[in-house]
Amino acid sequence: MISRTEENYLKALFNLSNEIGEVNVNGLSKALGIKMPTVTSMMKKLAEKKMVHYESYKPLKLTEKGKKEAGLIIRKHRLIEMFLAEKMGFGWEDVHDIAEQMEHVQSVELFAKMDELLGFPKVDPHGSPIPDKNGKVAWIDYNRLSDCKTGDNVKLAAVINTSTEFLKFLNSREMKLGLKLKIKSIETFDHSMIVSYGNRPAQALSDTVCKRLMVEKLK
Amino acid sequence: MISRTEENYLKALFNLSNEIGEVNVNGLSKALGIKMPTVTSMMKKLAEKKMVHYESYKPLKLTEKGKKEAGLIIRKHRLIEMFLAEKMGFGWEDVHDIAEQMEHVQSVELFAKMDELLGFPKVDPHGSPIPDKNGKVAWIDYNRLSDCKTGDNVKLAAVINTSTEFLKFLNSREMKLGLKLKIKSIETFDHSMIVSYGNRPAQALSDTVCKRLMVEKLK
DNA sequence: CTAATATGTTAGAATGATCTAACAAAATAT
DNA sequence: ATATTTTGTTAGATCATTCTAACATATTAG
Repeated sequence: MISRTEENYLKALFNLSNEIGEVNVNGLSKALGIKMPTVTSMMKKLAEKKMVHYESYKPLKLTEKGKKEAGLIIRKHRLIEMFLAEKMGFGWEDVHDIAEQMEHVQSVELFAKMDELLGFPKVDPHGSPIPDKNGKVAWIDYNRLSDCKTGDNVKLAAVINTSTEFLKFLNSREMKLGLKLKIKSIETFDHSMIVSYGNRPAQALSDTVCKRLMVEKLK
Repeated sequence: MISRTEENYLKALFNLSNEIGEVNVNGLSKALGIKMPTVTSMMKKLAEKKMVHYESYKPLKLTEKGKKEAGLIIRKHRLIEMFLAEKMGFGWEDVHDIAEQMEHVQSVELFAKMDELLGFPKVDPHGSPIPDKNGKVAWIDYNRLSDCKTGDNVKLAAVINTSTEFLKFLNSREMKLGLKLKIKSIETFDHSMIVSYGNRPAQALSDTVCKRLMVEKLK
């Protein structure tokens, strides 16, 4: 049996690995807001349970078993987010915190029902892929908006950071998934982009924002 | 702050008090499946938090504050049950276990939304009243079917025990809330009742079952 | 290449929730 | 009204999760 606490470590490790590649104790510690010695001992415990490969002073890595467990938790998290957004009328900026609490519910039926009522969705309200019933994630390779060039026409496919503040910022600019935008120009000194979309005047998006927006290039 | 564990004790104490009146350490211990010494120490802790009146060897009683907190948890529990049954298609026999896990979610918005989507229901799928936003319960005084007389025409208003087995038993007899039934006769030796309803042949209901069925008398 | 800084581990303590064993009080039965 | 049973408490242990303090290893900078 995996405790709620262990689930949180697995999920954080999974997400961090995908965001930054190599994860170390310090990184996981900061991501979870838990001190390093506690992380070290939990890593040892999870290593005994064959969920992580742990060796002193080496980067942390999930085993296949650990990846599967983490994937299943993230599946629940994303199904919940989708349900809250699609079936209950919550905005994409409000679903994360609730899903964070509900993801630990143990009920195969509840999540099967959500999945069914939602029509077996492939992505959550932020465009992140929903892992399948085996915890496997179908990675979709989008581009970061910040990596695009002047003149590119792109479609907003996903957002990386799901913090309420960031999503509220996007709301205030009427930006949502599926939005088509054109890159008018890029400032060389700070890498900010001047973009236009909808029938709004062209506006600047900082590099910080552009790095967090995943897009599909339109031909 | 009230921990999840404390919430479980408060809820159990609230429910037991309503079912059997005076609650003692032994009763609470059995209801929770937790040994007596653990219950004693939790009662002391909850007494310090002004949630229960605790005196050695005396019956356990919730304070007003404790009643309010317990009522709010039960409000969440029953709203969840109603949501699962009404909006997600679960049967009344399946909602309890899921609600038991979800009731600890802390999100005013989630429960406000459920309440709204359900149209501010007054009772849960088992006919139990949903406490208001202050945790207050509007008690409805139904009769136990077992207290009715031969010839009475009654309507099934609520079920007391919400165990899956009992509810599946009721399902198998096509019994649900709102069902009208007539008491044809009562066996003196075991107090079982012969009742008829719908277009089914008259059938016997044991006293155990009749004690768990709450009804409204029809004129 | 050493010194400074960042990262990681060990040891030991604290807290919350649980238990068992032993003792104490209250209720019940003979 | 005493003996027995049931109920309740105290004391002390265990386990999970967290912490701080001290020490150890890696990495980075001068």
